[in-house]
Amino acid sequence: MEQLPSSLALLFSLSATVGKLSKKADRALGVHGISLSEFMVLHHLHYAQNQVMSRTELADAVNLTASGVTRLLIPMEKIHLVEKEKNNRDARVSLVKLTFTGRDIYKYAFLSCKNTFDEVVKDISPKQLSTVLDVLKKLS
Amino acid sequence: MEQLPSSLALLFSLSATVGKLSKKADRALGVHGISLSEFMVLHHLHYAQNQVMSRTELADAVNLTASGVTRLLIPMEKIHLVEKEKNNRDARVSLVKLTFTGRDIYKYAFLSCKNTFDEVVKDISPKQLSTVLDVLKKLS
DNA sequence: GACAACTGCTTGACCAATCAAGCATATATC
DNA sequence: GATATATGCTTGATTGGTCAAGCAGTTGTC
Repeated sequence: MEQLPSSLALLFSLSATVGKLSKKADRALGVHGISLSEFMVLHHLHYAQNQVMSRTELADAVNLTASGVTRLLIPMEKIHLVEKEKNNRDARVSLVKLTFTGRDIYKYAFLSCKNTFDEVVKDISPKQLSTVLDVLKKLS
Repeated sequence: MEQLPSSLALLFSLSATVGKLSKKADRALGVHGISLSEFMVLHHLHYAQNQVMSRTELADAVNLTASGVTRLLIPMEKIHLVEKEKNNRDARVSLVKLTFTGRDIYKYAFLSCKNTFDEVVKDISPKQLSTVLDVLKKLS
């Protein structure tokens, strides 16, 4: 079709693929009433020490700005997936803690998402998959 | 860090990587006064028959909705990167044509973008790169 | 040739995220 | 211990996109 240098082909392909896969993830997660970003928040909290993180750590983890995180968490606090907690050592930081409800929703959402994406990668060999993961790591 | 199934690791990695690379592209392209989406529009037009495409073709190519394309093109028409053209066979379709200015900007923008991304992929072997491109194609 | 159904595009309302600015707190320097 | 600088977070304004609805034009069917 076009003689595109592979570095740019990579950029184009990546953004097309992510567009499609995020939509797929959103559909899978919509059943549980959460978006992909919200799922990623739950995920990182789930594996954090005491299931608590600061908002900046979270911003890093989900690749959002601090203000993005603030706004993402507002509805999540409202429906009690996460709750605020103070940091006694530093009054500037506002910690985010996974609630029991949040943990529950995470588990079910995780399964839906895993099923969906296991299906997505079923024609990719483990070796190829691990190459891709390696390369993505280098690119980040 | 976490025992994440590789299908989900792929999703997370992809979205992190794309987030970072799009920002990088936007910075590189900002010099030329255009965004990554606008660059992609110019690119697809450049390689189209007569440098003309319909808005729905464009929407497909850049992975946007029809309305997204309508809105993206408004400023591009204003600064004369592209222009409207009628389709005599079908009065519903509004064709988009690359102008000389648009073609010029595309060429310079292309070089900036290529330099940036050649640098990005310099530590990835051609073989790995082609595996990644293959896999991305399968995923789309 | 009229009518139904479909297609291409635009518009209004909305949403998710950004950026720049600001506030509160912490830390370092003198 | 006062002052400057840096950090964590929130807010208002803006951007870039979606979705649902609608309009204009086209196609198929009777």
